[in-house]
Amino acid sequence: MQLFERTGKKALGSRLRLLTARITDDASKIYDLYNVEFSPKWFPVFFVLAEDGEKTITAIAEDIGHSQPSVTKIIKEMSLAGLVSNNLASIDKRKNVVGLTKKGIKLSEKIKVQYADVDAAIESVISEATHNLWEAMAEWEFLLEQKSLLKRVQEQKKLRESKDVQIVPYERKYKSNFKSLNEEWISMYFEMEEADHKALDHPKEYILDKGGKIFVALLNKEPVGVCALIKMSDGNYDYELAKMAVSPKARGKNIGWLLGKTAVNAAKQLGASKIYLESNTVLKPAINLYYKLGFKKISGQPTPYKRCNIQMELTLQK
Amino acid sequence: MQLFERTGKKALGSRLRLLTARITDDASKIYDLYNVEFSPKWFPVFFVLAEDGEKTITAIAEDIGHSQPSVTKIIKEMSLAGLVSNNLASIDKRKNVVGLTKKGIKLSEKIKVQYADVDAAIESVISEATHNLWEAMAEWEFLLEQKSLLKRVQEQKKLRESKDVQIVPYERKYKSNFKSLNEEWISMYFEMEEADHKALDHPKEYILDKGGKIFVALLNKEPVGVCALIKMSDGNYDYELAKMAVSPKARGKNIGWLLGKTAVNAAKQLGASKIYLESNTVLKPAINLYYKLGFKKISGQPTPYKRCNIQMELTLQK
DNA sequence: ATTAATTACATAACTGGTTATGCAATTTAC
DNA sequence: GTAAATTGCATAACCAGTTATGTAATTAAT
Repeated sequence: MQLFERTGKKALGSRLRLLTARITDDASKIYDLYNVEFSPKWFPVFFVLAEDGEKTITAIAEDIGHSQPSVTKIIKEMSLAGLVSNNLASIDKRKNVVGLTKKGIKLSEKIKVQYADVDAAIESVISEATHNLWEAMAEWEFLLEQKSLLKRVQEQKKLRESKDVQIVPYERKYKSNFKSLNEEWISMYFEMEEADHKALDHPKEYILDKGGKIFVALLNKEPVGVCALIKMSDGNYDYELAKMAVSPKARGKNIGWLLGKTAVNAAKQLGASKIYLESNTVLKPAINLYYKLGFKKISGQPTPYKRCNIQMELTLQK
Repeated sequence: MQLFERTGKKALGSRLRLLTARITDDASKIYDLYNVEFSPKWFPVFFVLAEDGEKTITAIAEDIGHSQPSVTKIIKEMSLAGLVSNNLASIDKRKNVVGLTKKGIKLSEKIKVQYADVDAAIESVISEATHNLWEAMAEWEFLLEQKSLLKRVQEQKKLRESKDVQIVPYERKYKSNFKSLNEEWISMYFEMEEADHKALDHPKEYILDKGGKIFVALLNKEPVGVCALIKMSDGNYDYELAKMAVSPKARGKNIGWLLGKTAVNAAKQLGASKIYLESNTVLKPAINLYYKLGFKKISGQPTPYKRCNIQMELTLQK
């Protein structure tokens, strides 16, 4: 198919569908060739019944990876064709135990020769090809089990978008963003406190002039995240990581991590050996991020914030 | 999927279907992830319109390998979504020329980023696998184009069945088979002649006793084909290949070829240097078989048969 | 010992494709 | 220049699967 050379691999689904149709079309003609009254879609059901004996509808569905209604339909058809018998004796009356009839068993013997021919024919194609389709499919099943295509695309998206994010030092023009981005999440989960107003209304006086730092994350030049490193006078800690905020519309682009990493690196640069932070366990993604940055839970530090119910620290390697 | 380890490659179709379903399921979730109102099945149509501009329904169907009604449906849906416009100006009023709307063109730009992510994700799976699914599919498309799976299975069947065929020398118990198998085809295409009756009613006297041979093809012990080597007194030829017959129910198993080859080998063994035969061009598969055995067309020999309109000979290498 | 939850299945309605068919527009044949 | 054949498309009916839903049978919970 010419088309797929032009589309590239994003058309994988379409290409698979076409190849599948082509092969199942031939499958039904192959049954005709051997004068067997058999529909290709019966194959998986027929196979497990011939191999394993009696089974319930749901058990068959699980074995062959179909939905239960699909098996119900197939069994109905095969029953009409006299290949299986339905509603066999069972203690549990909800269960519909199915098994091959004598005719079915006879067919399963007869059909073996046909299947050997089909196997050989498929083997012939595989041997003529340099890339093994059968093995490739087995690998794809395994790899997609590990991590679905959706998840892989999500990761690609995140990776690409995080490249569009720029972390820059605070400037006066970001003052209103610094406040509004923080106010957004604080008032969503808690309420603004005295200490918040001080820092957010006067970042220069309360953070920068005291030796702290503020970083701003830009997505296409637009500020979408902020984070501050506040100088601490406590003998134990050098800086507090605080006022971390990322706009909801820019979530999922790794921006929190980029801000955090930048702040930690800056602290290291400034000769710090220990960073402190406080947060609340309601903010699960934030806590998660702090763990990823290397922070460990501690307790016992005094705090001016009512909303603080978890404290963490990070020890920096020189 | 555990199942496919048990079934072997004959379940190729089922396995393909399952993998296809898995991938197209994810495809629609991927469009959601990028907030694009788009159905995966639109993709091939959208792609060719974006790349090539305006096209008729049938042209699109050919390009993407779908049926025409499928494209008609897709176009209807996309038109409702405002992505394509329908019934554009055309001199030929039967044609429905379709093109992207402004909205469609805008989407085709926007969607490029998404497709790049998808390509990268698929590439990541391919690079983790040792067998390349994409290339394998391309090869299968090519190889099945050359020779369909059905044809390959047919060949396997023929090969296997020809192994079940046994060619044995004539015995008295095959007398009635020798007659009936020949009578069957002769009276189907022509009518029985004087010379037929002589040879078929008295094979011993008219063929064997004069130094000729008769061979019988057995399929599961049952006689399904015959063929005679009749001693000729003509100075030019040693034997005539005649009375070749294969039962219609045993066609396609190479039996004619096996009988012919056996007869030719026997003649060689008996020291013959030239074999003669007569036939009729209506019997195309037979003529074809004689060519395959090495016979060449000649003319001018006298014949007792009305139905004879072609004569052939085979020169044997000592 | 009831009541609530769960399980096993059948049925209905939908989906993304197919083939079959009919009709109007166009082309070909004479 | 008309009749016959062909082309292009829409529509209908089907196919092999799916999800959603309802119901009877069984199991778990109090």
